[in-house]
Formats: sequence, structure tokens, C-alpha cells
Amino acid sequence: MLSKLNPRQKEAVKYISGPLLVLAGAGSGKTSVITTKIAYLVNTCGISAKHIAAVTFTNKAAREMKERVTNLIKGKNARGLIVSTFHNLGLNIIRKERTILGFKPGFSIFDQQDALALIKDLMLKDLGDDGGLAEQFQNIISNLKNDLVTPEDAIAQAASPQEITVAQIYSRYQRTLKAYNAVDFDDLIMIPALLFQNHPSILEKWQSRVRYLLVDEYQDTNTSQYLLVKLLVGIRGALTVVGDDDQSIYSWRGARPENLDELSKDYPSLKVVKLEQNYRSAGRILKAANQLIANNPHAIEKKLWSELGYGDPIRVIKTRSEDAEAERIATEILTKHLHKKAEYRDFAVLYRGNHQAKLIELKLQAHQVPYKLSGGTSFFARNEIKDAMAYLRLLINPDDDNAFLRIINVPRREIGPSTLEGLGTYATERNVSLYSACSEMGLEQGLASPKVEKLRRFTHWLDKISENCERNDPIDAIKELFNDIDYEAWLHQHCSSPQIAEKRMANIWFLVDSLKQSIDKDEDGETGIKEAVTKLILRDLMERQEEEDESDKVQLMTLHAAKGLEFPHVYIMGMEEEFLPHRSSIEEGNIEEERRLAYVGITRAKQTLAFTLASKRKQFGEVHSSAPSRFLDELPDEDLEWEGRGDESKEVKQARGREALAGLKNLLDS
DNA sequence: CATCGTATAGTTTTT
DNA sequence: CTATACGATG
Repeated sequence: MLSKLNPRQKEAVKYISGPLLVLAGAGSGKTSVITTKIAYLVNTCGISAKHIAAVTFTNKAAREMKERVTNLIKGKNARGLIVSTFHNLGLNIIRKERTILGFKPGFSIFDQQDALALIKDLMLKDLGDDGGLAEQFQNIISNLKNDLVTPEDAIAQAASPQEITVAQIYSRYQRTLKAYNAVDFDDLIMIPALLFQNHPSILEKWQSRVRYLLVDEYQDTNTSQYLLVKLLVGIRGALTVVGDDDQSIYSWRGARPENLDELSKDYPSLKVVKLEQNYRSAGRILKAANQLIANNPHAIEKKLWSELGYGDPIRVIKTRSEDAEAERIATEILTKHLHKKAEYRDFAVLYRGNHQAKLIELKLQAHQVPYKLSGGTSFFARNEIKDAMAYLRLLINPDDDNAFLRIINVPRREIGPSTLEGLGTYATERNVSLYSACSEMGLEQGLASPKVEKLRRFTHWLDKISENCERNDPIDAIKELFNDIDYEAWLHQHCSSPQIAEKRMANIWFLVDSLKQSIDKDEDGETGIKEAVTKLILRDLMERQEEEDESDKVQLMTLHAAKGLEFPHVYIMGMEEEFLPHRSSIEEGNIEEERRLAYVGITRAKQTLAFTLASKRKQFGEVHSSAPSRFLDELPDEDLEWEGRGDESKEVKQARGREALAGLKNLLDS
């Protein structure tokens, strides 16, 4: 089990007598350390798997880790092992402690969009605000939650009129969520953390459940996650955290890389192990990465090295326009592929902002190069999926007014604004949800009876579906739901072409199928429809994506999205001032995080690395000339091979080479 | 209620 | 420039 590890990694695995910080550079095998350590704890130390928890940030990381651990531990011995995201762990804590927290079964989880809609609504009602500031408010509220500031605290702390307004909206927002029997993403961490802080007996219970804790990507933890970890670990210090301060690229989201340094204050006996051997990249790439990141201040110095040879020069390609830049990358990938040098999947094109993907996408299409675009509009942002999710959420939680309002008239049930207004007044007066108001109302006068009749018909129908869910096969019941409302017909009415409508309907059935798989898997023996729907909201499915990963496609993604991945050949586009250090970061003076972003990009490359930049760029319709990124100056000059900056002879030669390749391509095409 | 037109903004986003 | 969102109009 330990034989595949290097001495430092072994040390990190075997040290279990106290808190441990593993400073793991990019590509240094940190996942191996975590997975092997879990196996070591179970197989060698005889600690029961059910007392071990490993926490990550993404579902993908959690899935991968779980798979690798179960391969190391004999199946049965892995029972009860917790490998999950922070949010999932929080969700499970809230579920188990639901009663004391005052939530009803089947509570909903609001994603950002739900939350934003709610905040907008509250601002409109309370302030008469047009909601233009809603995003900012949402951001502030999120930050408050990440810092464990309750609404009461916020009101007490508020100094300026602006802060008072935010605090009031925060307070209203939190109360409304409770009334909807719902929580948002930030609550999934904050609520358990506050619960543990205020209820020692509950904390003790969880401490005896989780006797050893491992945390991945610790540099990305925010204050509430930090406190959750600290409370859960308690004075025992049975903790291993793995992180890399140089890969902290989410500080704008509340991540505090300082949590790495502060660990030694919380645990004076903290042991630190550095992993500096890199198993991913050629030496030259690491040299460049090291030299770049050396420009950032460091509490603990770290220098990556590898035994993989020095590798090809790092190319810097300067083109005259953004169009030429994208064209250049596309043709180069194409020709390399035609020369059988590499599969398409071996290439990644990384960029700072999502909008940069458009041009390269276009060029790849023109050359018929298959590509996969990560990020962008997600599956869950699609309207049909949001409708479907609203139905599912309402099904498991009738108090979810947000979901109710989304679908009450989709498809049309002739329930318009005036009916809803009446219903809303009734519900607010009696402090009940819109859904229960539907069935309650009508016993008395209030609204004209045909309107009430429509509302009651709706609730009776959904009640029936809900009953079928409990008694019979829930999947059948859900299929019945979508057939009953004839969503397909509604789609056909609202889509420009029948093909699009069919595709959207297929998305719905894909969603239902994911639910089915989630229930069928039944790992914990208690995955019911409620849990399955919640999993969907937390985006924990994506079987289809795995299939897509198998296919041979060029990978297009932001630098942020590339963290944790690796590719033989990497292109980083837009290496220009105001772009890679991004303009707003320059203004805010946050160059260090931009440098880390560049560092993350560089360290994704295994064999070759190329930067591209354009000397002129069209921005919002107007042409601007742009300067090369300052980060290029921070790289070792002797390892860079410039193109488009003097050095004519070399370039002419290369241009000729490209022409020859284009000729070859024509030959192969015909 | 739907569609068309104009106004407006335009980093990153694991859950 | 282009995508999106909201408002006015039929």
C-alpha cells in the first residue's frame, strides 16, 4: 500500500499522532496521500471507516477519492466512511439535527438564482428598490454568512445607513427562507457551524462519530468552513489537511488561504510536511512556475522539482489580432493531431474569462476539431430544468413558495396575477405557505370560487402525485407528473422549432433518469426521493459528463475550472495586461491572486506549454492595442521561445512549416 | 400574454 | 460588438 509513495508522502500518511498540515505543490500526489492515509487508518491502525471523514470542495473530487479509497480498502471495511463535499456534510448534519433546528422534512435548498430572485423580491417589497443592487446585496449577505455573522449580529454591527439596509434585508431573507422551509448554499455550512458552537452535546455526538478528519484544498476554506472543521476536530487534533497556498484562486469567494498559516496557532503541535516532488510536468515547466510564483510572498518556501526531463521550450506566440490568436491555436492543434503527435483530448486551451471561449470555439468549428467546453451555461440554468426542479422541489416541500410561484402557471392553469395576489395576502395573514393556503382557502369567502377552484384542483393533483410517490414507485409518479401537465406540448408551443422542444423534453427525461439512478444506487440504504432531489440540487450527478470525458475532444475552460486537472499540451490565451492580470484585479491591487491563477494554468501542463497574446484586440466594438502580461517578464527568458517579437529568420522558417502542414491537411481532406 | 425593440452591461463561480 | 433583460405595444 505504501510502496508507491515517496518518503515525504509516506511520512504524511503515517503521522497520525497529531494535527498535520501537508503543503502539497501542484501535481505532487496529494490525492494519493489522502486516499492512502484513509486506507492506512483503516487497514493498519484498525480505525473503523465509519469514524473517518474526508472533505473536499467538489463532487467530482469526492467521487474520485471515494473510488480510489474503496479500491484500497476491501469493500466491506469501507462501510460508513464519509467522503463528501463540505456542503454535503453540512446538509447531512442539518438533516440529522433537523428537529432542533426547526426544519420540516424535505426542506429545499436554494441555489444562487433562487436566492437572488428572493432577495430581489424582498428589496422590491421592503424598499421599493428596482432590484438593481440585488446582486451586490446577495454578495454581501453571502460574505456575512461565510463569516458567520447572523442577522442579529449584522443589525447590531451596522454602522452606515447602507449597512443597516443590508442587515435588514438579510434578516428578512433569513426569516423568509425559514418560512419556506429552505436553506441556501451558505447555510449548509453556517447552520451546522453555529449549531456546534451553541450546542456542546450535539457537537460531542458528532465528534464521536468523526474521529479522524481529512480536508482537501484547505486553502479554499472560508471562515465558516474553518470553524466547522475546528469544532469537529476539537482538542483531539485528529486532523490532516492538505493544501497549497499558491493555488488559492477563490479569495473573491470568501476563501481564506491564511487558514493554512493560522493552523499552527490553533494547534501548536502542528506537524508540517512539504510535498515538492512533482509527477506531472517537465522540468522546464516547473522552473517557469517556480520562478513566477517566487514573486509572491510566502510564509513557507516551496520549490517543485521533477524527474521527468527538461522538456520543450515554452512558446510565447504573439499575433496581430485576437482573431489570428484563436486561428493560430486551432490550426496548430489540428496539424499536431494530423501528424499523429497527439489525440485531441491531450490539448487544453485555458483562458481568463468565459467570453474568450467564443472565438476559439468558432475557429475549432471551422476546422472541424471536436472540443468540449466546460462551464458556461450549466444544465441547471436551462429553463426547462428549472421548471422541472421547481415541480420536484414543491413535491418534496410544499412550503417552497419560490418553486410554487415558478410553476403555478407553467403550463397555463389560468391562474394569473390577481388570483395570486389574493392567495398571497391570505397566506401572509395566516402565516402559511401558498400551497397550504390553496387548500385552506375557499372554505371561507375570499376569492371568487372559480379562481379558488383552479387553485384547489392544482393542490389536489399534486397531493395525489405525492401520495403515489410514497406508496408506489416514485419515478413512475414523477413521470406521471410530467405527462399529466403535458409539458411536452407546452414546450412545443414555446420553442422556435420542434427539434429544440424535443431536445428540451429529452433533458427532462434525462433529469428523471438521473433521479432514478440516484435512487437505485441506494448506497446508504436510505436514498429516498427526497434525498435524491436534494442531491440533484447540489449538482451531485453528472453521469453523462463522464461519458463525454471519454471522447476525444480538445478541452476548453477557464483557468479557474482547470484547477486539479492536467493535460499533455496546454495553451494559455490572452496573456495580456488587463486580461491576465485582469483589469479589475489591477485596480484592486490584487495581483498576487492573478499570479496564482497563471501559476495554476502553467502547472496544468505535462509536456508542452504555450502562451498566446494579441497585440490588438477588439473590445466592445473598438480596437485597443494591448501590452504583454507582466507575468511573461517574470518567467525565465532563456526557456521562452518568442514568436512575433523580432527574431525574423526563425519565424519565417516556422511560417513555412505551417504552410507545409496546411498543404498536408488539404491532401488528407481530399 | 407574447413579441418586438431598445437599453445596458460586459471576471473568475467548486456548492 | 453582442447577449440579455426589461419595458412598451399589439
